[in-house]
Amino acid sequence: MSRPPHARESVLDAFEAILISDGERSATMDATARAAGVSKGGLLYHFGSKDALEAGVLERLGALVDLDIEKITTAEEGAVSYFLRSSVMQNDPLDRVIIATSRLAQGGSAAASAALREIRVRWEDALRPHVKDATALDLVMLVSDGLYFNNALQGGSIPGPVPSGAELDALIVMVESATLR
Amino acid sequence: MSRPPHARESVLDAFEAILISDGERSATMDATARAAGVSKGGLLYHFGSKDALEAGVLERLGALVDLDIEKITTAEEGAVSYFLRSSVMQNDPLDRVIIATSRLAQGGSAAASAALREIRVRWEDALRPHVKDATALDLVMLVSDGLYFNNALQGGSIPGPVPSGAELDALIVMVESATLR
DNA sequence: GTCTATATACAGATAGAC
DNA sequence: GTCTATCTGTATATAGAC
Repeated sequence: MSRPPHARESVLDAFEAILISDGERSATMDATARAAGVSKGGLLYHFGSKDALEAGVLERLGALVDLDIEKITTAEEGAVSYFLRSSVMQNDPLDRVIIATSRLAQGGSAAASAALREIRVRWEDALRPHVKDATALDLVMLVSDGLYFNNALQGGSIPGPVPSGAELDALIVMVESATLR
Repeated sequence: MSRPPHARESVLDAFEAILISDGERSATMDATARAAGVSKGGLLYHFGSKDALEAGVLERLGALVDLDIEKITTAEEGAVSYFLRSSVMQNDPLDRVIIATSRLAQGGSAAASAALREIRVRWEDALRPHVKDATALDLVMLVSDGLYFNNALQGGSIPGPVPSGAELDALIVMVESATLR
């Protein structure tokens, strides 16, 4: 992979962006091609089918989760704090691909649903050593799911109910005091 | 409304059921008509457009949330406990219509997204007097969102990561001890 | 009220030129 | 590698018979 195909990546970027801002119904091959600045035929040279395009998103997801798991286990502020804080960040490449994947899952893609369940298991495995028991792990995971869910719901620019700043800090303190070993 | 039109309700039931089990992409007017045992033309007599069908779901949602808010504020086990426990129940008419609505929202329906945000605000208003501060309210809402999110993700029969039974009881105790005033 | 038949639009995908 | 043109399937919606 000395010179990754630029067009392929920009097609994936465009697909992801439409999924995030306009939803799964709008993320057609036609719209993706237009947003990426290629024709439908051009897109289909890089991704032979819609399934292949979705697989490209899932592949990107896997790679970014690998990096994230590493960051969780080594975070100075603590695994739980880092995990929750990163559950709300916007425009982070990982957040973007997760939201895009959850759109695909809601649209009916079984592969996307399976991928989301799989990364949830990987996160649980990474966090388990840092919390006091199984209930604490449930709590941390559900708060994170809630944060992502709200991010995923609010289309484009609607200000959602996701806490940020000092509100987020206070939430993290509360969760930590209930869950840390 | 002395005698509500039966066909209308069974069409809504069918639409809801397909949304829940097969996702938004599969919930076409054709599939809905077939599942409800009427023809496409028959369906379109009751609901003149797909938008009208979605509006029917949203109307049902509003009515069921009215009842739920009443139950939350009067629950013997406490508002927070009742709220979290009811966030995981399956086949409850309210749960069903919420999951159906979240499917519509993810499919791109702005009205469905707005309806979900609105009921979230109503729940917050109902719970606020029962928790110690704004952070506690965030925590309860996010755990509930997480429970619903996981319910919504898992298609039909896939056993998901949603806690139940004793695991759910322990989770509720943990959240209550962190949030009750 | 419910049906069949059909119009219209657009999705995903193929063929082949350049 | 990227394009245009086209095929096929399917979704929403309309028209009008019964």
